[in-house]
Amino acid sequence: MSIKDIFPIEKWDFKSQSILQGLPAEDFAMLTANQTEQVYLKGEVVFREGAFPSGIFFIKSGKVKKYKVNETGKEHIIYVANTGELIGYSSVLADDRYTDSAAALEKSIVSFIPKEDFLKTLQLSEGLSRQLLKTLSHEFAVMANSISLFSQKSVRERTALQLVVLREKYKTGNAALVEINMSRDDLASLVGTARENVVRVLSEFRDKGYLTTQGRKIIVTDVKSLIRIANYH
Amino acid sequence: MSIKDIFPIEKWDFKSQSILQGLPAEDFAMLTANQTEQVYLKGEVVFREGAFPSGIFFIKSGKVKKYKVNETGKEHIIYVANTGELIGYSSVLADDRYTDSAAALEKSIVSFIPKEDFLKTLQLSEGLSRQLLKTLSHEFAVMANSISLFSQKSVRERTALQLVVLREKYKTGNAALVEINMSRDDLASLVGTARENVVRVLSEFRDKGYLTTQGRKIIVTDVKSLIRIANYH
DNA sequence: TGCAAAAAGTAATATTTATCAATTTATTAT
DNA sequence: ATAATAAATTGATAAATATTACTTTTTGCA
Repeated sequence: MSIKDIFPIEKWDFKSQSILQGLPAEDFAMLTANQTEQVYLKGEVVFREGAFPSGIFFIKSGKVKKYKVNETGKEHIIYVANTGELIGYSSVLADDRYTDSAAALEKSIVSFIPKEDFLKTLQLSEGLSRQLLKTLSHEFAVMANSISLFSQKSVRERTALQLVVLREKYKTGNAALVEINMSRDDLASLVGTARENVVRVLSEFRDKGYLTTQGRKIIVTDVKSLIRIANYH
Repeated sequence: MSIKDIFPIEKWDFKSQSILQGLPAEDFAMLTANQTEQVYLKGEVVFREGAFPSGIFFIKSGKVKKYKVNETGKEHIIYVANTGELIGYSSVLADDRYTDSAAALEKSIVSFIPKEDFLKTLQLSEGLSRQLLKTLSHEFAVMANSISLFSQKSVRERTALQLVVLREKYKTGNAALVEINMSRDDLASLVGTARENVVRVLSEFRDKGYLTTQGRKIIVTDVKSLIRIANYH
């Protein structure tokens, strides 16, 4: 049984993988002609809010958090981008500065595609343009869901939901044992609350047998209960 | 002095007006060839979350709220679309059901453009495609700002901010006297809190001289103080 | 115009969430 | 392996927000 049968994971996932997947080989070659690859260690910043974009980024491996920092320096994670996803492109398309920052959540390999190549390919490739419209529209829907989440759900419900979503993102070969390896600070910043509150909710879930922890790692053992708490009927 | 000098209004406004404004006359004609006009009275639903889109909507006059309804029937307003804006198009582009509902906030004239005409024009018009990508990217940034707003600001700060934004949307000829004519329930649903809380904050702002009320109408008299409270430096 | 219904406003209280202050446990570098 | 450092956890309390119950005002309509 797939998660899709019991939880609408697509409401919380950007699916930007499909942007490049559907691209004709010729267009893909043009797009990636001048790409440069770089390794980002955990915590290293890929781009920063307010900077002028000089290109877009493709995550070859690893995970990257997209976040905003408020006046007091507190950060808030908007989205966790996974291997295969494209980031930074909407700022290039809007012809605006980056509207959020991006940093590696774990050691990640990211390739940089210059703005000029991206825009040139966009002009020549009918498919890229159509695919971008589709993906952006979907991302828009995901953001709307996130807003509802914040305005209508409690910290406990939001934590349950994010654990279900993160479990999908941290899946590797062995789907039965997914280790969510994320600091409590990052998790709190994703849920949108203080670290202490997330820790308390995790303790409750552990006591009830919905998950186990190994150091910082979280292993969800009862997804269905978490889905029920997140209130997705 | 314009509001833009003291407040980043573009962070909270979709600017979807520009989609049709920049369109060549020929493309515009193709797009609107089969449009049909309809009057929606206050509260009437334009489209409903979960329905399959059969087209897109252009607001000729009036204001339309975009909202989601949760399991308990409570509604949450995601965005207030104004005269000149296009709505419902991202669901058509994503090839998905409507991900939110839309209803008139006041008597509004809305024209319906069939999906087929929209998609046909999109295929033939280089400009429409580019403009949609730009606008969608901007809308995405607005949504990201909204998420931050919810996760990092108090009800008081959010109310102040929404009043500043609404004041711009309710501007007509006389910019000095802008009447925000919105029910407390809708305002609460936009701020993301209970009606009682919004009423309390409004009372405080009235006592401090930042606004006056005439029945349900709100007249902001001191925008700068509201901007300061909303914490935009 | 005046009456009924709906909406707005107020107050008291309950609940949730944030903050502060520790202690315990894990991780990293030597 | 061990010490030093960072992160996670727990508990107590403060602050913010939600809920309940009610009164007053406004609005729409007979």
